[in-house]
Amino acid sequence: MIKTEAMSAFVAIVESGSIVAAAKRLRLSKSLVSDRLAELEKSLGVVLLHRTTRKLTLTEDGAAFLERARRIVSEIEDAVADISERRGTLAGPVRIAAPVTFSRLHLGPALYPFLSRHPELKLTLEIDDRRVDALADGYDAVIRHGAIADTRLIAWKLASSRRMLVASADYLERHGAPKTLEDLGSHRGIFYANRGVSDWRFQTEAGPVLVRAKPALVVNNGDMLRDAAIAGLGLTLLPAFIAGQPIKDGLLQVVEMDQEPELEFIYMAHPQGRNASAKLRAIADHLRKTFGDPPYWEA
Amino acid sequence: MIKTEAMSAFVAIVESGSIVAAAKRLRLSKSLVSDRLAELEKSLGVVLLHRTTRKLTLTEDGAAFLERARRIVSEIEDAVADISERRGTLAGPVRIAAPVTFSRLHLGPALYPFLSRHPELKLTLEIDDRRVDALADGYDAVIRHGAIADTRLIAWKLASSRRMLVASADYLERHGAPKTLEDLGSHRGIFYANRGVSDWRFQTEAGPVLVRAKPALVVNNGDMLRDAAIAGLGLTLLPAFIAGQPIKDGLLQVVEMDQEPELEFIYMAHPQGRNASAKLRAIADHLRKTFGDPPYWEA
DNA sequence: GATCACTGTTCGGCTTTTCCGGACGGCAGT
DNA sequence: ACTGCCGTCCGGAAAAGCCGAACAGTGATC
Repeated sequence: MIKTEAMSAFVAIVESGSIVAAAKRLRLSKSLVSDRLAELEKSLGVVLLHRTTRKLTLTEDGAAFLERARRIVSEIEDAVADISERRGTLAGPVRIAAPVTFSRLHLGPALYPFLSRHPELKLTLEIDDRRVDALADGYDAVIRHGAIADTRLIAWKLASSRRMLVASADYLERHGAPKTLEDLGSHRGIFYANRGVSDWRFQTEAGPVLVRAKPALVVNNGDMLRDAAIAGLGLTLLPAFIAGQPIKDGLLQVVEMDQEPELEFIYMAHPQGRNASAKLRAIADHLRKTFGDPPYWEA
Repeated sequence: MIKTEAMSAFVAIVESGSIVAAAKRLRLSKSLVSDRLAELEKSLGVVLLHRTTRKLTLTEDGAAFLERARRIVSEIEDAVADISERRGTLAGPVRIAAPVTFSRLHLGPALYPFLSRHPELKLTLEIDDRRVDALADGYDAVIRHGAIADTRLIAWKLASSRRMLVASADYLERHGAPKTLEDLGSHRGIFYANRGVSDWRFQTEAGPVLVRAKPALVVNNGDMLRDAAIAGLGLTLLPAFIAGQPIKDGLLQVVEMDQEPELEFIYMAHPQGRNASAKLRAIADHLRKTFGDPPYWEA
């Protein structure tokens, strides 16, 4: 009999366009994925994919089988999801990617009691600020701060995220506090960058505007952003979940302007239909409840 | 991921009512079937079947999963059948059960050229007059002479089968030839029996009637039926496919009566939906064509 | 009411499959 | 010609598949 692994390998290969991409998504070695495809073709007695090392193209048989295989795979996923639903307890593996600073400060503390309440849940957290490709890299979900471009994913809001312009008391004393967006041009700024530098976006009556200060530092890590601001390097735009504590401790001061920074959200995104499991929903619900609205770090 | 073998084992267990029956149908050891079920339950984290050594009962989860598993399994079968269809050549295993005498005289000779034309076909013929249970014993099809009682099977007619009352010239000389059904009561008869003795059924205006002669011999083998008639033991009712040659050779004579024996058919029956494959259809088509209508042995 | 036939599970063992990393050969674009 | 990738092939180690036999529990039977 034909195996489910072989079918899901086949649809993964077709959907991701190559064997190595499918292997990455499925977290298997490419040799295994190649073998599975070969085995499937052998047991069907048909060539599914015509392979030139540079490109894969479906044969007619392959296209016909793809349709059926896709439905079968998704029905299998539905079936196990249904059973998981019926069984009260959450169990099994979940892989989530999340950004560094938010995870350390809020995601982890929110998750730990949830995990000890569900001992059969096997959560793998991949902490990395790089924008991972949830689908290609085989994550069940990614948590991100800010909009998610990938239209193949569906995104759930976990919490709103107010951002605030901050600086050390020392810096403001030396350079004065800006009052308007125009003032910012003469200040030094500390910018977060991941792929390309991110500008500061403010809300105005005429819609959002981008403004910049003279870059004193560009860095791809939220903790260092905060630390640099505390060290008096310049202004920076920090989410409340980072800035909250140092403000309370008197290490940073909020700079009140005539305009508010644009509102952001923290999202959880997952591949469409792909196992939007009870597990994931429970985790999202728990996080929403724990964070609150407005989130506790903005209170 | 959940395996197809496990799902098909599960539906086989439910449908056949026990693990050993399922093992027989799937031609696997009962220990393996038991293991598969256990593994499936473990990977779903749910009890599918509540087991008391004497009886299996579906749990609610089991009933819910059964529905889905059944559909999945049948869709998988459809998918491979579809691919087999598209691929011109017939390939893979087929298991057919067939009766002894018919197989030796006609089925085998009809099949051999077909098999050499399809070298990738792996046919297993189980020659046995016992009425096997196609579904429970895991046959793809059974070939039978006469009606098939099992309503779970769907039956295709392969050929009509005229039967004739015959005896040796010697016997008829000694006892005279019967002319009417009433005459038969004073004759000796040779009967075919498999489970219980089979009567002779004749066609009349008032519908079919059962008649019997005094049993000289009851035997469950067509060849011996013929041989006993040739030896002059009595009258017997033989299908034309058996009686044809000895009549031609002058070893048996047809006894013409006022009524005709009931018409029978040779059937090929297979479990509903279960892989009513291109293979099976091709075999049936070939047999129908080879036998002809009326079949060559009645010409 | 003990026996008996039959069920499902467990165990030891052998074989086959699974799975990976690394090596290999082929394809396109610099 | 060189250089990235890509898909396949190739050991070898780990895991599973698979079976027969032995075991333990259940109902029906004598």
